[in-house]
Amino acid sequence: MPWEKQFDEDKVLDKAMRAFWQRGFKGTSMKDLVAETGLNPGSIYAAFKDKEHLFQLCLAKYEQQTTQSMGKLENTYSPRDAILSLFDTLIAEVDGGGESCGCFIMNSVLEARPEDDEVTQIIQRSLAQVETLICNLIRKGQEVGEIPADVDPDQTARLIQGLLAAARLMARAKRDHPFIKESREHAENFLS
Amino acid sequence: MPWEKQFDEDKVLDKAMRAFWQRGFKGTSMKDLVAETGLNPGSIYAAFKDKEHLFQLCLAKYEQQTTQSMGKLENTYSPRDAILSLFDTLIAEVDGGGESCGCFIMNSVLEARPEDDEVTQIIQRSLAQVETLICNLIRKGQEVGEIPADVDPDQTARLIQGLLAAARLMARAKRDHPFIKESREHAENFLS
DNA sequence: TTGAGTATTGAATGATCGTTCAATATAACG
DNA sequence: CGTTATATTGAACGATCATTCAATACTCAA
Repeated sequence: MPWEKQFDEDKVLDKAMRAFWQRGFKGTSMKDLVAETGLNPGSIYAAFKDKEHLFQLCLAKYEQQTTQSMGKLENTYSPRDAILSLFDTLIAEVDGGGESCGCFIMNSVLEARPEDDEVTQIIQRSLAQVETLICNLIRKGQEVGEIPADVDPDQTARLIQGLLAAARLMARAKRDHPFIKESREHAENFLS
Repeated sequence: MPWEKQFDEDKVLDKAMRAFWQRGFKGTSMKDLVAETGLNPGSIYAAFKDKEHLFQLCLAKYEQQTTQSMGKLENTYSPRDAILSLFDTLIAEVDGGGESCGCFIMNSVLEARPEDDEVTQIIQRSLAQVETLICNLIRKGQEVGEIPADVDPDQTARLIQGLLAAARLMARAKRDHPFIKESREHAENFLS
């Protein structure tokens, strides 16, 4: 019988994801992917069809990863703190000196052409999913009495999502932009 | 004596700007620029040095254009309405069905590599400039009594700028995303 | 009218892009 | 051990990339 794959498909996907995340689809060449995954071109094409499809897989993986890690927050923090921790993570990133490459999904928004249906769908699905997760956290916070009952969960979820997106964008433009830390304070205000 | 240029350098710059604005630096090939400006490769290189430099000129032109048009708002609207009109323009864009390509500067944030000093500088300068313009509008609004005196002009200016950036990002992801219109309402709240 | 000087032209350049494929290596089965 | 089936290899492909440059077109001063 055949020969088993020599590489861990998931680890390779992870390395490719990081590359696309940092430099985007067009900014990441097949040569880059070959260098960073350690695979040969042929192996990549055998395993992932082509660059476009590999990119979509990475985007989907990121979506899944994000959903998972937000689910974990729900178990380690109170609802309100879980939301604020999203900002804290970003703040810690920029304070740590490491380059923040923002949100892979949001980065892809600007690069994706409108006619690119597959990517557009993943993006819209991810946005909706994160919005829902935040919304549920707000609702839970309201049940616990941690968040005022008069805040509109849906609208506020979108506002938090928007603030976070903006903060990550600013972080990329200027690591120490005041808005990054201010965005957390704003979020705090919206939830009290 | 020599032969005068056959093309209007400023119009060509404008067409190139539109191309880079829509599709980004990497997404716009020299072939595209040749097609859309009507110039030949050689003429482009003679006039603008190379693609990178042309891009920087476009970015600078956009910065200047933005500053100018925001200056005009100051004369046609009250300070508070001038700020809100920034959101109205975006809302009108997406309602009109036309594709909104966001803010050229913000789009470039994600594509620019950190070591690209020239582009990074233009971006940071533009961000600071717009922030200042909004800040001044807020201060004027406070003098007129249109905006409460207890809002922090600097911090609120950054918040408005962030909201607008997020709204434009969302517009690109989903033309009818609720956040686009909500961002205007939020801005209204922050200014009352 | 002519010569000097510059703008324009667009084919050609080498580099890099994404992708393919014939050759080779490996592992399980008979 | 030999056969079979699949994985891996990496050189090579055509397309496209940004860029160049010799040839040509043009204007103006002389």
